[in-house]
Amino acid sequence: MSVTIRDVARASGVHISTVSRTFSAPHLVNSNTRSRVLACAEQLGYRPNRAARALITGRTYNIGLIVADIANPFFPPLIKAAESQARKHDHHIFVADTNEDPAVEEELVRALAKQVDGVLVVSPRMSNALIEQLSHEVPLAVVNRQIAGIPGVVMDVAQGARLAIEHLLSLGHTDIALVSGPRGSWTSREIRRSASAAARHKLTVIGPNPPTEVGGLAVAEEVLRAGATAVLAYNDLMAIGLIEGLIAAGARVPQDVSVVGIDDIMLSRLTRPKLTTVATPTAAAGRAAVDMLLALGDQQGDDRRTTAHVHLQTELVIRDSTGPGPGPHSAPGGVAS
Amino acid sequence: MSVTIRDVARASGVHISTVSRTFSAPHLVNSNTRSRVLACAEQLGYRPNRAARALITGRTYNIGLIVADIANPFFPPLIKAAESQARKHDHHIFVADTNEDPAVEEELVRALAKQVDGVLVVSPRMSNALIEQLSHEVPLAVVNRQIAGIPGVVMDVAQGARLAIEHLLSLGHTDIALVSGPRGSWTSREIRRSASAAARHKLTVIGPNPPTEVGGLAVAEEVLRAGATAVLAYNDLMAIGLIEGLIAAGARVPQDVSVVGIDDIMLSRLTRPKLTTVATPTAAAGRAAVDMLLALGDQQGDDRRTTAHVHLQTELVIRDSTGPGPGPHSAPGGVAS
DNA sequence: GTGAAAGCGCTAACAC
DNA sequence: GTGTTAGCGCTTTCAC
Repeated sequence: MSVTIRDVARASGVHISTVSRTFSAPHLVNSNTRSRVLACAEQLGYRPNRAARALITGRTYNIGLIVADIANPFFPPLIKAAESQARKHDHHIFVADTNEDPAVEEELVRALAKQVDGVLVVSPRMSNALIEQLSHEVPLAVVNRQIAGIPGVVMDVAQGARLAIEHLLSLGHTDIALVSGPRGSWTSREIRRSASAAARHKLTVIGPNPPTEVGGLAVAEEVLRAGATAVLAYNDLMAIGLIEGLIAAGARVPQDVSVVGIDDIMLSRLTRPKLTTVATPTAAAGRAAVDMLLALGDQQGDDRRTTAHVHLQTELVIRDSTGPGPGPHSAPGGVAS
Repeated sequence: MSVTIRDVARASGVHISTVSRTFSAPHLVNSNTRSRVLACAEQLGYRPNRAARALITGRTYNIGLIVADIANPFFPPLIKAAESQARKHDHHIFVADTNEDPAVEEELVRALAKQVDGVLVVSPRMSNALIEQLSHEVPLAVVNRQIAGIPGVVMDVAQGARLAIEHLLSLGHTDIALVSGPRGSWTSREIRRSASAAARHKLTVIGPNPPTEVGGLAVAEEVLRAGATAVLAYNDLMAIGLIEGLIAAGARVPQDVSVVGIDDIMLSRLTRPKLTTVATPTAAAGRAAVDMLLALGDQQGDDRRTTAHVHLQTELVIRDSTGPGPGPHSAPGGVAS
């Protein structure tokens, strides 16, 4: 039904292998022949069948991108950047959604393995050991997880969390809550580790929670019960949900409770109060991860070089959801200075 | 490198064709043999190579999804629903982003054609004629465009736009502006057509514009210059940008200008003022479109049945960005009743 | 119910 | 520089 290499060969009066070479190794073909073949191909609307080609070469020119939740606003900019970068290198991308389920992650990696040159797993929920194992079945890179021997790009949320906590401390907050993310999230553990280290006072950890608006909303009461005057949330979506919940419960943000998110998704500039948050470079991460994956494929068979790791800086963006806390200077009966 | 049908055949002491049948036509194989083969396959970690299979059967179990902008919040819920529905039918999906460029759309459809069972083009920007032509090269369905002979699902934005305009009229607005969307958008034309018909008074059309927050922000001045007291925007993102622009220009929303969006993206509930908008069922559209595409593939070779069209209802969601206009009842010097 | 053989569209030695 | 041949992993006649 579709036009094949054979049709082009017939039309241009050469053998199919010459047509093949015209497309896969043009320099090996006489320039006259080449233009004739090209002309015929063009006219017939011939397009090489990549799947057939891959059967021989082993290169599919596809990559797999596995994310926890396409509709979570954190991911689309990353997906877009990855797709764009992939296409720059003439690759197409499969996108798959795991719904935060580690079992689905594993299944998807295996299901895609044969059709791709590599798989990118973003914010994986599965264990390091499993990732390690899967990386033997298919070239694999990871975003938001640091694993020895597995190429990956991480955003430095530890640094970001530290900045966020320091910001809250400097505002005079002493009772800080950390609303953590989903079980299995490396990012969530990093945030917790770093925030705990940075908080000189009490740090109440609430979680794990689903990384969604609803997840944030659901813990509002608990935050208030804990007596926290400031909160660092696992991501912006949760922070926004939390703010909704706090307001619904009668608390004002930031007058009664300060809230900091992480990611700086588009939403964060647009909600009221505008969210103070830690900006993570998601588009850059998507691009870097694709580059990494493609590089992995190129060094085929080499004695494995030192696996690359990319570390991206994060940045605190102070907006309107954080304000002064009941610190030493504002204690009841304090001196007006 | 990878385990093939041949390895399984060797391990289970049968011919490769028996292994093949075990996976593609299990009923043709003796149940004892079958379980033996299955056991060996399992143990070796065998997975059929879909690309190789497709070479013969013509079915890839992949579908292509082409959208204008992955990072535009309108699309992710649709992509997620489509992916989920596709996977229910054991299909994987390629996602590609055209950056609103019709030429890229065309190129992507052709580039993906050989690797998929069908392509879904969402909110296409290319011409009907081109879509028609492409549909001969690969099974194709369309979202947000009505074309005779091409299966598609549309959201009834005409109905939505009418409801929105009627809502504004009932609030007493007489000078209404329509901020239209990108050139080539069927949805934008539909909205314009329907809004024009519904508006009994002046309707100032501003556009075409890029369907983004910036696109909305950019026309704020023009809206004010036009003297409009109410605006219907092509989508929520533009409406939100527009509101930002209006506020920056010193106008209050909804006191001075009412704004209605279209789509009801997640953001719309979270910005302040909360956006009045026309809710479009994007997830349902994604699912329906995938079903349609898969059905297309199944009726292979049939004398083409009447092509299906799905029409999804929309709904006006009244929130806080619309309010009373300077209608008859609120004219200066009017009677306090 | 199973094996043998041909072939999907293409590439990659190898001759000439 | 081009044709010949084998074969990637798999399905699908066709015998038996």
